[in-house]
Amino acid sequence: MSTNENQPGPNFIRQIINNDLKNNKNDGKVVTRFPPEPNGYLHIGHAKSICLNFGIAAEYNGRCNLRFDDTNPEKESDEYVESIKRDVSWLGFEWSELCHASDYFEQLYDYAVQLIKQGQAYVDSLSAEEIRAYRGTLTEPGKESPDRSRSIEENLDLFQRMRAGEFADGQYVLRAKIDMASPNMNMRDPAIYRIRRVHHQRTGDDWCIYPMYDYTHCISDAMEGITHSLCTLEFEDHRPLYDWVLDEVKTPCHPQQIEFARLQLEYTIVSKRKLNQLVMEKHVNGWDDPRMPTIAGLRRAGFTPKAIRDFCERIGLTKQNSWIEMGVLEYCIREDLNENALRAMAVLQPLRVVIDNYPENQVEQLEVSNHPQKPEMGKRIVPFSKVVLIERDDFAEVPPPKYKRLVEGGEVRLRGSYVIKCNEIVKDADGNIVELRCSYDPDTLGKNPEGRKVKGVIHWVSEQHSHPAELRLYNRLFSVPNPDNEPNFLDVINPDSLEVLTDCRVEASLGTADPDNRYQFERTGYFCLDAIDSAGGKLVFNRTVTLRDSFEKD
RNA sequence: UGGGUCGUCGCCAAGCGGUAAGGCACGGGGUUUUGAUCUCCGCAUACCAAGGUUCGAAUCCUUGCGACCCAGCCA
Repeated sequence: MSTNENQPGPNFIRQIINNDLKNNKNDGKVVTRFPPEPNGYLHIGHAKSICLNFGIAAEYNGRCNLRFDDTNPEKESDEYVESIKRDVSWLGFEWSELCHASDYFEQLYDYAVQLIKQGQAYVDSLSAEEIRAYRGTLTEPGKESPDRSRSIEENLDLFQRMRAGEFADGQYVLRAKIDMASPNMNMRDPAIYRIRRVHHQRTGDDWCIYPMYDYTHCISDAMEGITHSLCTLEFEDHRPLYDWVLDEVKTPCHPQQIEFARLQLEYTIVSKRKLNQLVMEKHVNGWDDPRMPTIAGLRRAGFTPKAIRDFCERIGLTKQNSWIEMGVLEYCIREDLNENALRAMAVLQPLRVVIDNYPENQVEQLEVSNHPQKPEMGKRIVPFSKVVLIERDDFAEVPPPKYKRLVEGGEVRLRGSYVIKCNEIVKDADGNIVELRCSYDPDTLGKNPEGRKVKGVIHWVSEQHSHPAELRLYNRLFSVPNPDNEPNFLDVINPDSLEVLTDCRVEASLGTADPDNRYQFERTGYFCLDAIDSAGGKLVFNRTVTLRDSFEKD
């Protein structure tokens, strides 16, 4: 049993916080935030950040805000806002406050005016291309813009008129006056406001100028009293700017930005652009396609919040760029589902078995436990009759070495039922096996046969009592560990990422399967009812993950 | 080649000068009416490399080497 959720290991961020607490920094408070931009669906990489920020806050009796970093209305929408709130809640977290960077637009504007007054920001009329050219390169310093020496009065006037909508989009930009020769590109007079006549999902048309990330994020953190601003490694170079802004506008508090390595999971991509492309070009069936690494996709596939949280704790937290193997995620979901999923039987590719010595119209209501190790999970009734269906794979005319399922003349246990023996193979004109004629040993219900041992146990359903169902077998979406490395990631989409089986039969009890339940279809994997596509009485199950399989095949 | 960051087992990851935790994966044994679960055992004389300091170095110093990030009016 996992103790991970209860006894988290040490990591460098917890060490920093412990140290801050020891020195009574921030009056012993811990306040974090999860700051997504509402321009896409949350994915497994965000889950790492969510678990970190909300987890840290909970652990230290602190607070964690959900803050939408909504400073670029061109890409943002309310649909994303809603999906993000849903996903964070589903993962099991409650935000202390729901915030928006757009709530701070007025304050942000005032601080910008202050910077101008301090001679630390100026309105630049250079075009985007010119600014790029003036910025210099990684090894050469940049050149100062001619507008850098504009007077404070003129800057104030121009910035006020930018806000008033007197200029065209892109005509002017407000820049911080820092150092065009800085070896850190972010400090070469970064733009902090641009003119953009775009309708904002929250502020409507109130603004035609929008603040940039670097300027907005640190001030938003300060306004919320964030103590530890956790972000990913690529923002390391931005920290001097983060600190510069807060120092210069003189916010009442100064949060500490700490960077950690983002999650990289083998066989998946998390680029919003590419995820969007998969959806738009219909390589998958929507943002919640079970093959997607989105929270919505994982949810629809049958993943549990607990398993995802456990995963995020297990993978650790460092500043090292690293790749997590799929096996870790699979282990986490199997661990949870093994413990909590109800057992049931489903036959994916049915093979008819007629039990010749079983009475024609007899039906036995067998009682089978819902979990072999947890009697408290109860029992269910599984009807048994003369004709049952077994998995085609569980019979072999020419068995491979070590095969312990059904063979001609051999015996096998029908799980929770009797031992049967295969007496005859019935084939059609083309030589395909159409059914097996078997006999059962009436003295093997709930006990082992006398004088011989039957090693194999296979699953089955009663033909007349089972329900037809569609099973969707999902596999990894990509066939290489790092699709981002490919010239075109679409070329490495796994052609077998989805296998739809339409002739499956599931046991009687699954006729009333609950979409909130998780099931282990014994010997085949963990499944859940697809609530959306099962509407109208059809039974559609999604495979969350296979069972571990240590049977070595050649 | 300017700046920033990082190198401990196949993959993660502890370690913070006192003689290499743990997890996943993998290999093997046992239990089992799921080839599942459970359980037991094995799995780095060695920490990117080379020097140095020290009674003692993965931990300190020096010099190399390798990887990642940065030149959006994106976040």
